[in-house]
Order: sequence, then C-alpha cells, then structure tokens
Amino acid sequence: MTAVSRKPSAGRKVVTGKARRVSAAAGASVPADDAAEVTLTDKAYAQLEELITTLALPPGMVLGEQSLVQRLGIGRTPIREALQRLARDGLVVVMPRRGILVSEINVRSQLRLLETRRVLERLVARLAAERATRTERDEFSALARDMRKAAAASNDLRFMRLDGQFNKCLIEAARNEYVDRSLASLSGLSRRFWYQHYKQAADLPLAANLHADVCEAVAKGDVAAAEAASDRLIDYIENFARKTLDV
Amino acid sequence: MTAVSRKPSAGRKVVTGKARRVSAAAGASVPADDAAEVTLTDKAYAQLEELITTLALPPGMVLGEQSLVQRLGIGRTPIREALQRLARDGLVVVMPRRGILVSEINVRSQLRLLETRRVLERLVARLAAERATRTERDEFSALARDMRKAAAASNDLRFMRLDGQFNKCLIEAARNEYVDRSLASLSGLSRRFWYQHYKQAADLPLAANLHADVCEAVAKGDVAAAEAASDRLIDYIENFARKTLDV
DNA sequence: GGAGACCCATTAGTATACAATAGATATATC
DNA sequence: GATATATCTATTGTATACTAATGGGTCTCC
Repeated sequence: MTAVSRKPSAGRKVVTGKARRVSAAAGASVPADDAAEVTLTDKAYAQLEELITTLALPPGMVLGEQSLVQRLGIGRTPIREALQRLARDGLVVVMPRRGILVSEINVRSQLRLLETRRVLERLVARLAAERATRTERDEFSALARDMRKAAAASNDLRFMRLDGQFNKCLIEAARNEYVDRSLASLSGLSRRFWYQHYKQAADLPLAANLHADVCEAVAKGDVAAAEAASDRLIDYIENFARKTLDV
Repeated sequence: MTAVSRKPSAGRKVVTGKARRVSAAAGASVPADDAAEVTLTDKAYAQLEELITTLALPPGMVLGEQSLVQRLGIGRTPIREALQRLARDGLVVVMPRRGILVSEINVRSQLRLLETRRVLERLVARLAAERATRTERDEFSALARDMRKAAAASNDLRFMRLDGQFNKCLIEAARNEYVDRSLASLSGLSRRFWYQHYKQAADLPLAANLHADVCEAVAKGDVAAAEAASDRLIDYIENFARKTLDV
C-alpha cells in the first residue's frame, strides 16, 4: 500500500568525517558509523510521527510540550521543532497557549489528500519509468515478483515491508527531489489513515498485485502503463477510504 | 506569472478574540485588528523569504544565525524556526556547525521543480473549474479582463499584482488544502528564479494572456480547457527557464 | 621552507529561564 | 443566587546560556 511508510526523506546527509583522530593502527574497521548527523529534532520527529500514525497518540488528544519532553526524554527545543514539522504535515495542530491537538481523522479530507497524491504518484510512476537505470529496473522486477508472492501467500507483514521499499525505489528512480518532498509531507496522514482502517477494509492481496503492476510497468519502461497502473492503485486506495464510511 | 507570489499559506488562523475587554460603549469600530496571531517566527520567515527571493541575500552566500538575529532584531529561536521552514522549501541549506547556505539557483533543478508544479497546477485548475462558486467565477472573469488589459498596456507591476490574486483565487476555489501546501512550499524557489531572470527573458504580455486563458476556462467551468490552459502556462514558464540558459 | 599536529574561535544543537496570554477558578457585589 | 471581575495556573512564545563539534590558523619540528 502506497499509503504506508513513505518516511519523510532524511534530508541532512552531510557525511560527518567521524574517522577523525583515528590512529591508523586500528585494524578493526569502523562499524559503519555513518550515523549521518541525526539530531534530537530528527529523533523526536520520528518518534512522534510513529506515535501518531500508529494511533498511540489518538486523534483528538491534546498534549502539552512538557508532557512530550518527559515522555521522550528530550529537551523542549527539539520537541518544539519536531512539532512544527508535524504541524506542517497536518498531524498536529498547535493551538497557541492552549496545547497541541493531535489532528482528527476525516474521510473527506483523506479523499482530498488522495486527489493530490493521485497526480503526484502518477508523476513519480511516469518519471521512474522514464529514468530508471538498468539496475533499478531489475529491482522493480524483483519487487514485482515478491509482491505477487506476498499476495498469493496473504503475507501482510511482508507486503508492508515491500511497500516501504516500493516507495523508496520509486522516488529514487524518479530523480525529482520536489515531488519527493511533496509526497513525503503527505505520507504521515496517509499512513495514519491506513493504520486505523486497514484491518477492517483492506484487501491486501489486491493491493499487492496493484503495486506489482506498477513495478512491472516501470521495469519495462512503459510510461503509459505505469501511469495507468498508478491510477488504478490510487483508485483502490480511494475505494478503501470510502469503504470506511460504511464499516 | 504563476512563478510569482504564491505566498505560503499563513496556516495559523485561530481567531484571537482581540475584542476582549472592549467596553460596549466604544462607537468607533475596531480598526480590523484581526492581526491573527502573527508570531516572530512568522515575521522572520516572511522577511527572510523576501530577502532571499529578491536576491538581497544572494545564492551561495553563507550566513550565521547570529548575523540574522542582529539583522532582523529577533531572537535566535524564531530565527532558527524560520530557517528550518526555509530549508524545507529549499531556499537555504543548513550546514551543521558551518553556517547557513543560501541555496544556489540551478536551471536544471528549476525544470525538475516545474515537472512537479505542472501536475499540481493542472490539478488546481481542474478543481477550481469544478468547484468555483458563482461569485468566484465572476471574480475569475474580472481577473481575465484585467489580465488582458495589463497585457495590452504592458503594465508589469499591475500584472505582478494580478498574478498574486490569481494564485490566491485559484487555490481558494480548488478547496484542497493539500495541493495548497504542496504548491506553497514550491513557490519560494519559483519566485526567486523569476525575480532573477524575468527582466531578460520574460514576455509579460504573453504570460498575462496565458493567465487570462486559465481564468476564463475556470469561469466557464470548462475543466478540459482549464487543464489545457494551465499546461500552456507551464509550457511558457518552462520555455522561460530554458531561455535563461542562452542569455 | 614545508608539512603536520594542535589549539582556538566560531557555529549550530540543546537546555533552560523568562514573558505573555488564554482559560479556569475563586470572590465580591448586587 | 447569579453575574461580573479579579486572580491564578498552565501553556506556548521568546530569549539566552551552555555544549559540542568543526575548520582554520598557528606553531613546531624536520
């Protein structure tokens, strides 16, 4: 499900020369300490996003910055900065001098969100089909195979993981940082909606096969097919959203 | 020019009851003191965005937070928060412990940006054509008329102002907060590119007429025409961007 | 004179102290 | 008893102090 796990791009990628002052004698290779400058703000954002999208902090809840400081054991500054990002992504609403409201989930606004995602996902599919390298196309082929297997086996967890990889690969192959950013800031609300309702209303095998269709079209470099498959995928997600009205 | 003046949506709209403690005796109506909770962070963001998009802070320049604190006379906290928003919009890059880099302008990335804007602007045009109220359609008709007049008179300033109104009306009529947010975060880079090059490469009257085409299609509620007109407008902007390579 | 190690000034990341305000509560007055 | 008002508390907005890391300059040694 594209609705799930398009983690916001990390951005900050400055390679911190951690190998400084390391005596050449050390034989043990540095254990991939490419920690890549993860600030407390990043950690706070990641943790809060997780708490909110998994509904541990339920919609409608009002928090104080202080409670989050204690809960995460991080100072107020990083918490505040993380909250501002979350507010931008629509996951929280800060009410000046009143508190932090975890935004409500609303099917109507989810459908509006999908209007936007539809055109962005279609663009990403098209660009990926146009620009993927040979290696990347092979990855999409493999992804398609795995997706279909997960569909046949009704392996939900496996599908979820593949979905994450799917989004990552698509964005990378599309080579457009702007559509990446736009989609990333929509992903939180999408994920949360998904988590809330997928048990009741989702048809995971169908979703997996629709993903596989996109993968195959991208692998072949068939632009029109990629766009069509992307649209069918969003159609499915839209139907999923609508179904939650009846449940 | 759609490239210009789509100011990021203010967001915070909590109506602060400023009329509190106003004795009913006061005959003089409150002078529209709907200042609507403008924080220092908002001011800092607005000022910095202005300085950067108008090239007063030129691309490639490296700043320190401290210098901005002194320059704007605002504390470090709001400055930092504003900088993070600007970083998200791609106008600055924060280099940990090194400084704040005003991002470079690059035609290639501008073209990638336009790939994204194209699909979003087309969506907005379509939604506006579908959803505009009677009143809004009349506004679009008026806007079209004014745009054509500005085009005939080659009135640049007038066009710039109308463009701002154009974007505002379009977004309002489209009634989709997500496409609004996405476009808003793309607007800074677009505006800067425009400011840098429009004197050499822009054909303002043509741009104004292309805008007018969109307005008229929206006013008529002609969805297909609105999308087509929006695409022609982006085509023009793309050509504009390419032209700057030769200049 | 050149190369390398070391120190220091500068910078952003982080924590905390202070200010302002909205809302709740208590109180006084009619 | 009800209502208006003053006060108090909790909360975010803002400023500042502190910390850690980095890059460059300097100093030494060859």
